[in-house]
Amino acid sequence: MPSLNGSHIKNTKSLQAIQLEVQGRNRIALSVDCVIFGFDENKLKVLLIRSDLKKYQSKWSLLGDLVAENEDLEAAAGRILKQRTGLSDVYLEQVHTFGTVNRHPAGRVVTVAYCSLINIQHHKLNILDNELHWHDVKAAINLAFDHQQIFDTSYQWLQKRIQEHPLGFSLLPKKFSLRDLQNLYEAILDFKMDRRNFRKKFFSMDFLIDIDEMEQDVPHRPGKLYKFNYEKYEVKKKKWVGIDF
Amino acid sequence: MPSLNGSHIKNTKSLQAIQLEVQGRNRIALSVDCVIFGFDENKLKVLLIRSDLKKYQSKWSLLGDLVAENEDLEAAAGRILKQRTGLSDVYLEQVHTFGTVNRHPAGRVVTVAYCSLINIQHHKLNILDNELHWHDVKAAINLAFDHQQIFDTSYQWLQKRIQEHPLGFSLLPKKFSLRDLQNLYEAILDFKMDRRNFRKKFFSMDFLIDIDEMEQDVPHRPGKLYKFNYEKYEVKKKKWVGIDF
DNA sequence: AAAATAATGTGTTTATTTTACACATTAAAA
DNA sequence: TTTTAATGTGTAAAATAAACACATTATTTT
Repeated sequence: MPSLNGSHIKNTKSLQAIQLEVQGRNRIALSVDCVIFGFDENKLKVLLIRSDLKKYQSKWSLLGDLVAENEDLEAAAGRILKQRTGLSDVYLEQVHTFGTVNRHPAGRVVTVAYCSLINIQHHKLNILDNELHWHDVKAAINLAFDHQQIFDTSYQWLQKRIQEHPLGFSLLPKKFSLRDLQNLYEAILDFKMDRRNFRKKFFSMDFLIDIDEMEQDVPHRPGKLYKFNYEKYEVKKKKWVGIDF
Repeated sequence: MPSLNGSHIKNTKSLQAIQLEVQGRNRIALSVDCVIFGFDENKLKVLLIRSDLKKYQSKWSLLGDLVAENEDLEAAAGRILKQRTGLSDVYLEQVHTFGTVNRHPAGRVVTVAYCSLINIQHHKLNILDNELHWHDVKAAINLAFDHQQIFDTSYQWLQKRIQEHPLGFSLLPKKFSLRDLQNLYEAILDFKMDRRNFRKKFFSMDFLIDIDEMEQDVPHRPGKLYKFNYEKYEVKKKKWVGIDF
């Protein structure tokens, strides 16, 4: 029985023998798929592309590509993000790997799903030139391949993750009001929260910096603007055992 | 720019073209590595094998193997488990995928880590015949390849997961005392808990079946034995939004 | 200019959950 | 029979989460 890392049989394999196995057989196409979330008009959005495969014509799919042999997984995801949104240095995290044998019509392709959160105002993607489109997450249905499953998994992952880690700020402008923040949480979690308790909770965490500015051009009493204090968070989170964001 | 799922350029690719890419280039060896946890003598253990690669001689590594081209990822992990422990139908869950370009000395190998929890009494592995060994998790240091990182990630994953899902019961015999259960949680989380509050918490969840039996052959007053009510859990968990186990 | 509107900003009370803590009971061992 | 070492149970205090109402401010309308 072949074994990659070790063996329980007495004549163990040489590195060369393993190299032959690694290089010679059982090689599989590996891709990354990016679930790129954005937040616009108080709706959570996901960036999709129209699939160009006939079988999946008129279906939407996630943005993905094959991983090159000399490319790290996260680098591949970053490359796709840069290519499609023009953005680098964005929030990017691995969610799950999908490897069912027949998941892709072009053959065996195992794909690693990455979740990315971007500020939709920052990016300059040429939506008019191509077949990219920001979908409301509620409209992200009937996707191509197994991308529905990948998307659903990623969205659930996001819903859970945002309650424990401060990643949501990546979806907002640097300066935001507490109403913006609450709208974001309500959009992601899909339920309404009490405004007073929401504010209380975030103030008690003490990671918001009051920048002493007010909203501009709003058709009502302007709210104060805040920034998220990443430095403080980085220091504090190390001391926590169970993060309860 | 090649694209697996879709394209923003006008002349989109045919399925054939993509098939060629998938089959012809960029293929990568894919493995699974199993982090197999057990619980014995009130210690959390992990099953490791002595690495047979010279560079990593005397280092321990996780149990892993290449994924066959026609094999699902989870099936590959199940195969390794069956092969090494004789067990099937065990708790098995994907944790993370590790794909740094130079992580393995035999060439580019991307590996998907799976976490498995088994009842250490049930298995019949031939530890004497081979180089398998149950390590105390605190002694799982200095592993081969990037297996330290994989193990650390998996152990942290387990610590978090066990606080939200009832997977720990896979590590115990079918019938267990509350003391067993608490010992398990304390071993995994690495801190002591209040016995009364621990019991109260589990009773209030109402997933333990009192089977009206007592411990046997213990050198003190025997405690009651319980089973975990998987059926009830399966029904209830679907109604929960945020599981707080 | 005044009134109406629609949002922001704030505190208290209640309920729930978590934590801290002590003693009687039981079976085995001495 | 006594000692020992565990099981089994309840209550009070503290912390957290949930429910809830009104004054304030800037804009818009009249």
